[in-house]
Amino acid sequence: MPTVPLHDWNLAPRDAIALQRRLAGRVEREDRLGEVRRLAGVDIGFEQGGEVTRAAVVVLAWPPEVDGGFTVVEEVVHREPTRMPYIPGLLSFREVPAALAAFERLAVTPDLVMVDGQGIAHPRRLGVASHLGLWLDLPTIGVAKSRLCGRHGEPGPERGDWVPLTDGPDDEVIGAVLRSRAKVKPIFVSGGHRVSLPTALDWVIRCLVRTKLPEPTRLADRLASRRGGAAGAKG
DNA sequence: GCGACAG
DNA sequence: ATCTTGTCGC
Repeated sequence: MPTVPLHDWNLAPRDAIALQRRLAGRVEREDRLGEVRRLAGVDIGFEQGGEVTRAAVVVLAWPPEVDGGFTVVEEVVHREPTRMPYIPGLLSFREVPAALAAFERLAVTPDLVMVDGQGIAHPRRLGVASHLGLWLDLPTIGVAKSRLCGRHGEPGPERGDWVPLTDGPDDEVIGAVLRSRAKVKPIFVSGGHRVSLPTALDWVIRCLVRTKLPEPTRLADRLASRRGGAAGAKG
């Protein structure tokens, strides 16, 4: 068991921030992932005006089929009462509890996880993807649809074009702004835990299928938002 | 004091 | 995040 709790819900903002500062030091920015056979995507949605939190995890097989289609290995949806409001910078305290509950119900353990949100591209370098990765003790990548912090230029127009996302007085590179699809607003990719930026970008690009979001996150997004094309949404 | 601000 | 119809384009 970790000496310092990885999270403690019901913390006042200033205490949550202090905890993030301590945990940020535990996040690994160098690659430390084994062979990837199971890729997971995680996302959180809300129901009933935000009263209910809905966590969705989708596990895909890697590599995809010859026709480019990904095989869904497992899906889990977990619902529980929402415990905290959304506060920029403290997103993990609102979403991670439900995500953990969903992972506990997973029969298979993924080798790499893509999370909807920032990884280290966070004011204190502990976005939701990093926090979840620390807790799960698994490699994670942050895939966000918009910027939380940092500076960047405009990435080129072609799919795969990207520019670095920097922050702080020393221009630290905290992520990348990636054109995941032509003519579409770019996404923000960053290492979560145990994944370097080059590797994070590599995996995200390899999971793009004519869409703006990589398959793991796209499918989890669908499930969490209830749109899920299929039925059997547990929870 | 004034903006910015993942989902 | 969520509330929401039709509409433009590959």
